[in-house]
Amino acid sequence: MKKEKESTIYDVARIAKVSIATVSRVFNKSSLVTDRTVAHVLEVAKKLNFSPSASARGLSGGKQETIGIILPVLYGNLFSEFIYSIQALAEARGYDIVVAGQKGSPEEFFATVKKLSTKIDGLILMYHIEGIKKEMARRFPKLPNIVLSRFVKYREHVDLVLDNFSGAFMATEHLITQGNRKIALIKGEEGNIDAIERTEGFLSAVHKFGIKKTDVEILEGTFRQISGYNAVQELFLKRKDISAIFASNDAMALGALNWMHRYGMKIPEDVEICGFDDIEFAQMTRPSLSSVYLNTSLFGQKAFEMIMEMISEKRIEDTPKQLIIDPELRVRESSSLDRSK
Amino acid sequence: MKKEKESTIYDVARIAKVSIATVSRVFNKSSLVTDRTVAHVLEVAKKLNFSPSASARGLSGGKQETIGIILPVLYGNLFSEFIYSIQALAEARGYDIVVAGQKGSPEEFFATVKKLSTKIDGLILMYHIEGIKKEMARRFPKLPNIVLSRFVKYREHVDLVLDNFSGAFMATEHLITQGNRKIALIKGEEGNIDAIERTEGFLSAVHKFGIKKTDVEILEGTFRQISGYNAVQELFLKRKDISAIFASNDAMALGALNWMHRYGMKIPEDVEICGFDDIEFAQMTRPSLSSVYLNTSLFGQKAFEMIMEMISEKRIEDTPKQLIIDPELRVRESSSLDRSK
DNA sequence: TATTAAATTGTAACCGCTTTCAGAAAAAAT
DNA sequence: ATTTTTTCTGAAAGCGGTTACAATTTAATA
Repeated sequence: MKKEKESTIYDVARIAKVSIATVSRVFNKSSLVTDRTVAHVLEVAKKLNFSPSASARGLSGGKQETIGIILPVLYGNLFSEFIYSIQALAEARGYDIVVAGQKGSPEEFFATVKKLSTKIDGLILMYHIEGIKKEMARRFPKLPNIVLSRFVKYREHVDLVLDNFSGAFMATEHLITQGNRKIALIKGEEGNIDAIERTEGFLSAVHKFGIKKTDVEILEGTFRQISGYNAVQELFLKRKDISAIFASNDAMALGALNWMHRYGMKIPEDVEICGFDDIEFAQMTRPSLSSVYLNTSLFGQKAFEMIMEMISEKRIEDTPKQLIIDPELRVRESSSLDRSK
Repeated sequence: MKKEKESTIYDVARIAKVSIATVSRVFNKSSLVTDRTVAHVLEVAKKLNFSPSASARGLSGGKQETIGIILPVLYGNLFSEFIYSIQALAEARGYDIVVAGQKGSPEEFFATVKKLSTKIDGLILMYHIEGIKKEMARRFPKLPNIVLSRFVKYREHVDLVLDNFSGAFMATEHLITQGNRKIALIKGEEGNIDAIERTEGFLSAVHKFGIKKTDVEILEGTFRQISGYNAVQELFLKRKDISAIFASNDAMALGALNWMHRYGMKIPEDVEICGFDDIEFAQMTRPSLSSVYLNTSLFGQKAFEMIMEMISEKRIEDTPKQLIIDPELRVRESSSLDRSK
């Protein structure tokens, strides 16, 4: 059980009786090496268990074969699905993924980027400030970047948005066109950007259809199931005329459903409800839950394609691409009252 | 809006009128530099927006300040919570995280590690083969590593296990000691290691308490909610004497609950049920769902602490540490039939 | 076959930082 | 004030690649 030493390009060159330049070319798929040489070098390299040093490559101006991802929170479904979809593609192209959390202030944020920038070829980030693309280009003129958002309001400033707002708008519009004129919103966590955007989508729809202020009830929530439960409890204690509820996520919608079941309300007969996220459980509840689906995998794929293109073209843009991924409303039993009966 | 160039240690040295060695020392918190010099260099560095090149550092034998994580699937709750907990700690210590998926064959796996190894200081991995620690030490004598498992059976081969088996054992034992002598298992996804381990935990408990083979029913499942639904349907079509069910995860338990509700069965009066994972919804269902909780965050924290210790001590072990994180049974309404009444 | 063009391969100069070793400066001792 | 220590700083040699440019080999043309 001999200890294998880390072999370098020099070892490979020496054993293969070629120059290090040749070895380097082989590992970079340079076209100007004979097939015979390539085969030979590869063989030796394999025998020596050689793998080029990422550091050395990076240093000498080469690529890092790594892309960075900075998201607001490295947690939950967005994070999980997003990373998953990107990682699969990245791996196929020999790239690694480094993830970082995002700090509050711009200075902290840019410091994080600065530090990361020396080990990546490109960065996918989500950070909301005006003119983020320009600022990135100014501060990191050599670093390809793709700016993400879930906030369609920022569409002009970012490359890719997974449209939260429209999802909420569609859900609300759907509830209204089902015939409901008195409607409630269960908000998401205070300060959370998704929560804000979904609230705006709701309000926008409510406004578009001219629902009266007094027919709209806004309830606080935290995105957690229990807060949906508490919210409807409070709601129906206060008034009983609300016939439709839009919950800012499915967890809260289920919490709400739960309370209504417990107190004998019929869904969708008494109240129609629609959630957001389309989690797996949404299909299994009784009644099944209408929800808005955001294609996070596609979001990841697009982001990756875009960053790879920027990297390969070595063209750092400071004008956002402004691509939008639309949400999808999935209507199920909880909001399908057939009023014609 | 001038373009800022990437400044190097030479620029800082020149402007600060010191040598690059001094600048290097300042950035490495070397004790042998005067406070005055440190302050001065830092000031210049800040003005130049200097940040040491990770590549150059790595190359010259220094640290990468990056740790790698290789998990079976970069998806779902384990991944999400695990990465989240580690990342928070890592960031506080100035480390970045690079994630990679795990391939099937050992050779593919080791190739992945090989490639990653040049850009990390240490690796946290989950991969099940005999003597993995020894093999890692042999192949990567310079790379600190922490081997993870959720399979307590492998405890002797790995550093840290989040004990799946015992969780299933505890849940089953609980159901049995509640007085149930006829019990069913809903298995997880075929081939999935967690599924296997949980099945073994169940069988082990059933065996310990001498439940008769004919009083045990094993049902197929996929970890998805619908499969739990289908499983109980099949079960009760076949026989009606089963009084307790252990579902290999909460999603399936909820699916099962759903079917039983629909067909008028009372939980826990007619059937007691216990799930696994303790997802948030477990507390909110009616009845609330008993479940097994695995502290994934703690798992991450421990793994990180361990790898950091190995890195700082520069001691690559080939003997596993064998630390086990115990599961926690959380009994709720779904398995709390008070039989004394 | 000699000559020239094209295809390969080798040489050597970086890339930006760490670190050993030696020299200079400051502090302590005589 | 001079010598001896102790501290701090600088010079220079790598670390392991990439790549422009030179050298060499092979193919093409006369």
